[in-house]
Amino acid sequence: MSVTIEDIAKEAQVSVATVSRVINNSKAVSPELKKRVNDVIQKRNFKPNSLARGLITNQTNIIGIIVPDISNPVFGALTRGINSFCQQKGYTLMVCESGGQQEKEVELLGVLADKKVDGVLFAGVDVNSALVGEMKRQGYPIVLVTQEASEGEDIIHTVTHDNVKAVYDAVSFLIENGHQKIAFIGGPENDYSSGQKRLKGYRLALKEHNIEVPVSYIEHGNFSFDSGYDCMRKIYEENSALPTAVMACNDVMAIGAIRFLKTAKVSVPADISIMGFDDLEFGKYFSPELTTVRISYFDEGLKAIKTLFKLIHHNQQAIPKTQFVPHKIIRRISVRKI
Amino acid sequence: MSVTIEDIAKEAQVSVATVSRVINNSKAVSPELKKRVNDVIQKRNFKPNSLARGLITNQTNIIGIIVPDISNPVFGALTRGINSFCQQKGYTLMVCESGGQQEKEVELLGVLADKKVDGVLFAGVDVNSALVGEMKRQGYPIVLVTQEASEGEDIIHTVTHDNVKAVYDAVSFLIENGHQKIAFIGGPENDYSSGQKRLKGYRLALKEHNIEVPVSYIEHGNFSFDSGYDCMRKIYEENSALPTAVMACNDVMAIGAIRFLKTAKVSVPADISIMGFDDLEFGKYFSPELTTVRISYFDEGLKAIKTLFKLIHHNQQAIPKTQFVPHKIIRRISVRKI
DNA sequence: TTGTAGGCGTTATCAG
DNA sequence: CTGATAACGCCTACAA
Repeated sequence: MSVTIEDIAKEAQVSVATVSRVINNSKAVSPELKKRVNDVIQKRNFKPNSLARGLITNQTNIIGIIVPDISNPVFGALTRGINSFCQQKGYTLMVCESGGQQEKEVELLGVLADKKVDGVLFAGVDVNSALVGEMKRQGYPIVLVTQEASEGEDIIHTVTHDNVKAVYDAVSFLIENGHQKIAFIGGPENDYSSGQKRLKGYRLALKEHNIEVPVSYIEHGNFSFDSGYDCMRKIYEENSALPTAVMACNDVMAIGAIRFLKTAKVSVPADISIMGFDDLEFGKYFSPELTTVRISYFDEGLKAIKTLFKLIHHNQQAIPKTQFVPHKIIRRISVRKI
Repeated sequence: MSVTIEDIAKEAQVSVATVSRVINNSKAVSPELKKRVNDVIQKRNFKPNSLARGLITNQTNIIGIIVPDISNPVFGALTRGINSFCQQKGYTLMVCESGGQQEKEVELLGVLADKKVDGVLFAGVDVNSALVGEMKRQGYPIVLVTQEASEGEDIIHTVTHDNVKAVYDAVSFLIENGHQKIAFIGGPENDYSSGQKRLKGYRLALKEHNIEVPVSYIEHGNFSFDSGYDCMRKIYEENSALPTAVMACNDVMAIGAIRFLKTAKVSVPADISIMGFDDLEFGKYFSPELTTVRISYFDEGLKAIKTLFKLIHHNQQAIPKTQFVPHKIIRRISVRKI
């Protein structure tokens, strides 16, 4: 058994209440008693039991986070951003993985409630009404990161990046560089933020420049290398008029696409330019180095946790329902001017 | 306030003890009462407060893990392996990042004690006597993952891969493929497991084949792309007799090395073969695809958490102090036979 | 098989 | 400023 507040009180010859006060700095305690208590605490290496404490204060200093897959660099960076803030605030992070499965997500929402976390950060794929309902009935504040709710975007606080605008900017960049025949390798169609929204940004940019494109220019992958490869292959095979540029909706698919082109003896960027998305670290290790749109997932995590803290501490100032972290086009080699 | 065991008891017209019994299946309860209680629990969506429970049972079903950086794919995979097991056992994971700083590591060890975790998994860099001492004085079981303690390897249970043997095998593989002039790009010299041990494996293999190598063939990086690049540059510049192969101690440095060689117009693998270490996912996306030694960090995490569970539950069977996860040479393109 | 009551380690509310 | 003492929500002897 570890040492309790009572042991300290006894040894310092004061009441437990006094000990509690010096621990929490909650009320004035005479300097001499304070010193006496602190000395004993020091000596006995006393640490208050956070369970007992949580039981009564109703807060645990634990933040929960639900991500599809922690080994995915995107969520790794996100988590690191979150953690950096938590650590400095004396909070600790409970990480849960959903595998992207909705029922698992629901379950985890409950698990975190069990653990009495003070709040949770949720990074899912499709935040639909079922999920939103589940979130509402938990007792804790929650903020979405990385994607907005498909079921009405003003229901839950969310921190993400502007997917429409980001892809719009990326495609505009391609257009500015002389490209007109621009193909698109997107995410799953049921992925609200990273799928549908990015497609929307693509369409918007084309429309604005009165560019029309055959349907065979648009393919949907699942963000994996292989799917990028396959999508590129389809585009290649189904179009006699090849595109001069491809907007791939993440770096991994972009690299898969480049790989296919390499096997097809199509040179990047000489023949076809490729634009990625995310700006993962290894994008610049490749050759050709990947031109891409950078999303700082670290910053996104940071902003999300800050928002969650405001919610937790009932910060008065109005908190916008959805906040964006800026994106940025990173010019490297895989896109060229024509 | 959420619903308590007392509310349930009242509504089901039984005592709290009975409710507790059906929750925990701890003692026989007549079927009818059981049903009545369960119905109410269901209806009221009751979840026992894990703080209160932990306070008395002295266990939280929380496992702590300390890693240098969660956004590093190696620790991401490790964590995923750990989490996969925890989830199925109803445990939850608390992730802490140390940034590789020793004082932070010590602090985190304490934080996790505060949180009353049932055990912790520790992935550090240099587990020296100070750290070991700190570990011993915490109340929880602990197992090292990824590297052994530099301060005596039989002090703390550890699950890792055999760094000496792995590099020994990799270098032997190079030798079998006709290479004799083999350079080495290693980790930091103060890194016990991933630095010193891998170097040892390299030396062992060379010695066994009576191969001597100039000191200028050996460089120490820090596992980053840039350091791989720099080390390769030094080797290139300081040796008129270039090596025909280089053993890089992780994939990222291997890729950095390849990048340098590309700028120096040295072809891989035609002129120089490169061997990596880790087998990160993106190693096979590169060209040339990386030949490397695969360590399954997922499996390593899994084995570590299983070991920790044995410790936690005082499993009788003897648990070996240090366990290895197998490694495997993955033949791809970056190494060729000469 | 069921219920009563004490206690886990803190904090918070009162008096003093 | 300090000290009893009642919660917090649950588990577990002990009794019935």
